[in-house]
Amino acid sequence: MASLRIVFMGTPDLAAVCLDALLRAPEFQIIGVVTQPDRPKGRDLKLTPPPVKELALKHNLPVLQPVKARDPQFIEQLAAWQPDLITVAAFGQILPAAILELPKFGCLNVHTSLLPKYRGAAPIQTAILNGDAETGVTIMKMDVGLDTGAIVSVERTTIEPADNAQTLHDRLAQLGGALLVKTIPDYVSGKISPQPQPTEGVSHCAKIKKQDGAMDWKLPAHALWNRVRGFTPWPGAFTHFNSSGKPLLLKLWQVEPTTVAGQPGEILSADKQGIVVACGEDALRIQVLQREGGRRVTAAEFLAGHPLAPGQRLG
RNA sequence: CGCGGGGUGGAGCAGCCCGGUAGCUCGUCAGGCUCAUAACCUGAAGGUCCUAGGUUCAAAUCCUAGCCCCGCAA
Repeated sequence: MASLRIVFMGTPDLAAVCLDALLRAPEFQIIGVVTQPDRPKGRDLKLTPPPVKELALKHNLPVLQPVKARDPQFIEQLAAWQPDLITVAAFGQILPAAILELPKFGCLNVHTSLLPKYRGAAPIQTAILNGDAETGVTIMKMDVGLDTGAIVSVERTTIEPADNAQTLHDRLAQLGGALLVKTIPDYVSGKISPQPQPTEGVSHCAKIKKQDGAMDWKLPAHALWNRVRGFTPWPGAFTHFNSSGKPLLLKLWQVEPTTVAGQPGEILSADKQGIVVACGEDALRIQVLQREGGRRVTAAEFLAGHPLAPGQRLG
């Protein structure tokens, strides 16, 4: 196993956790890392290296950052590393066949859903948005399709009511890393043979856009509850409060459904227990929120400085 | 130089534009009321108004620089 030359491809935190798991396992030899180019980030729009790059540099691993994965020059460089296996986790670009066929053992991908459900960009958030009871990570042998490769191994986890996209992300990242470490040896030795994905139950998830975080109070409370959880920490579920002229942006970080009724967007009560807002069906109790320029605060703290009265509206 | 909001007793905010006794909601402490309570009443403690300069008789407030937090944007 030590002679197996592994290249890791990935970009965000999720990928960094998986890479970290591989680096901690002494039986693997990571010979190089591929990630996306540094991107402008943060308040100054400073060029910031992706998490995977930072981790790779810490371990003195060579790093490639192709703008396009199908760039022939990049593929040449990658080929020069002579990888036996490429592991991919949230890399963010489609890999051309030339790369998929490069290593002797092909490319393994860690995908954070129970394939063939939720192929595509935002499987973690989508699972929460849809109110699924369960999700997981799937390791597949990549083919030219989008997340259509044969399944090598799967690990499941329950989505708890307390979960949001952040907590679920963190858990799936850990599971994914561990599963990768466990799966690679069995896959390489032929103990596991990849099984084609079922043709039943295929679904795709769309990329999440900023505007998706807008709260439509006409929706049922349960759906909005899922949105708040699914959009935490990004892009954040948000609404507006018209205090004095200018609408104030409010982000909602923690809410729970409750069974009272009223006009959608109407504040039904506001006290230490939270701010209860009527939805299209039932209502939501806001427990943790944040206004522009402010930090995250509990409803009680928020109310201490922003008196809200029943009858006022959010939206 | 991407745009913008903010740093005021322990918490969340007002006051700043139009300089002149530091205010609100809560928390804390003490007492009262109550069968009882995260309820109610009374009282008290607690603040270098981010930092450093400047203007002024006088700066939380105006000017300059710096540090920190946050929203937009990614």
